[in-house]
Amino acid sequence: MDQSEKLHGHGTVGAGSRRSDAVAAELVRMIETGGLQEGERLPAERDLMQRYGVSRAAVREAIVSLANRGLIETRLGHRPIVRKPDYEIAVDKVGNLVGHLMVDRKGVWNLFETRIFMEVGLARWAAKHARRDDLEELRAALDGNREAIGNSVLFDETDAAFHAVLYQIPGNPIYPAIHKAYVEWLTQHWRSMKRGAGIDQMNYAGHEAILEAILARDPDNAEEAMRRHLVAAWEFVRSTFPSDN
Amino acid sequence: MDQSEKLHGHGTVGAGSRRSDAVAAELVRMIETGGLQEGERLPAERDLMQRYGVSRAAVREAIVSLANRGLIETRLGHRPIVRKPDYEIAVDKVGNLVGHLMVDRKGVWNLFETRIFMEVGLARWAAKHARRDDLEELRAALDGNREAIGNSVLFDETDAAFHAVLYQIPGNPIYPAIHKAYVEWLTQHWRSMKRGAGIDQMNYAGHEAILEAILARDPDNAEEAMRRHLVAAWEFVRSTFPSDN
DNA sequence: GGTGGATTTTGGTCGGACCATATGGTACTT
DNA sequence: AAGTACCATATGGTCCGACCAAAATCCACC
Repeated sequence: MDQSEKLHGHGTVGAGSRRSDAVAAELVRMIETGGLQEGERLPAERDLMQRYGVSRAAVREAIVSLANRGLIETRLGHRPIVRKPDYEIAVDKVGNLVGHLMVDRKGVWNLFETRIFMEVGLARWAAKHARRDDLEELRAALDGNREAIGNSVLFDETDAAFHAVLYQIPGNPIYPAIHKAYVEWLTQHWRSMKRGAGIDQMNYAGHEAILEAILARDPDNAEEAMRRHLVAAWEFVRSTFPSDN
Repeated sequence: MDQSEKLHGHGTVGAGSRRSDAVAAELVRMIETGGLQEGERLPAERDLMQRYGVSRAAVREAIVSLANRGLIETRLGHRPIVRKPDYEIAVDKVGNLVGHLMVDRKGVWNLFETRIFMEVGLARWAAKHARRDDLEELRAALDGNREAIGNSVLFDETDAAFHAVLYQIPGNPIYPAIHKAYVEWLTQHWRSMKRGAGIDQMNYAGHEAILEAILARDPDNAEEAMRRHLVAAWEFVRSTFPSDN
């Protein structure tokens, strides 16, 4: 079966499909079936344009499309490079959209609520299934967090790191990707927030309570500690919204 | 402040940025700031090309980009329509990437495991917070499910509907979007799966046990019932994979 | 006032041309 | 001989003008 000659016609399209979409689909197929390996370079635009019998514009639009989906990486003067998307990239791409959904407080709350849901579940999981080295990592992260009290920027980092350990315990690469996304999306909403010194202490205490419950292998307490911690955090995010209707 | 004249130069770009990206960013800004309302039509390509002083190709690539992100909807011969993305579209977009990550059994398992995690949490939530009408909806969904036993396609529908109710109970629009995504992603992997009549009965029994635990306001039992149900379901998905390494 | 065809709009495509950047080879310098 | 500056080539990025096809609009006609 020829894969050229299939898209010919010079501007005369029977169906309502775009040429660039057809080219894009063809390229995707080639990537998925392994014709193009990870890291390999895509054929040149002038190459593809001849191979598929379409104009360069069509090829370019197809390439733009693939690039937007994260399947390839384009640099100027460079042939596009095939990038098999991992979970982080996938979540990243959607993040771009989620930004539009967080314009009002309701949108941010919806997202934050899913975070509470996730982390409550993770806390339960950790309490039930965490291995010894997971617990050690948690403790190390907590120590780092305590030492960062007072240093806002460093505290936020160690804060995120502590939560990150929880996302990593189940061993499913999707969870860390989700955590990364949460941090990116929600950070903008409290980065602008000035806070007193007591806040760090409160947050640290929250982390401590969570770890204690996990160490005690008590899912219910871990859940409750996590929920309290995050609800308190939300109160601050919430306060950054002007109209408190 | 002028928003034209800002992208001029005929092929002479100082930085390594694409013209189309600049145009795309400008359009996004216009949509976000409310300059273009939901449902409104984007200016014509020939309009934008004059307004921003770029070629039509650049405008088109920008439009392709926005369309890929789900911010606009393009039809042939029609001006693009602004579509404020909702959570479903956002999750949908990422779904098309996730498809590439489910080529092997490990990828599918990772995804399925997050589903177990989600639904276990949702079962707990329902047991703790479901209101009376939520419970009635669950029972109605379960009844529909029971009546569909034996009719494979209808059973799958009512099966999904039963789980959908759980996703909808917390009242956060993100959860139903996630459920929709799960159904779309995972369905392909068991649609091809032939099954005996006993399977429906087993799955229905699972749903029944879940609902009973929820009605009894017993989160632990609800969790356990849900986990058993989904782990059993996984055994079937798993069996569809040829190489059982 | 409704209806159907002609006109206008508008997206989709093409082809050729030029510019900007990255790469690699070559000739020149040291 | 080694290093460097420079030029040719490959390749992506952009522009222009044109044409086609589908949708939208207008208008004459009934």
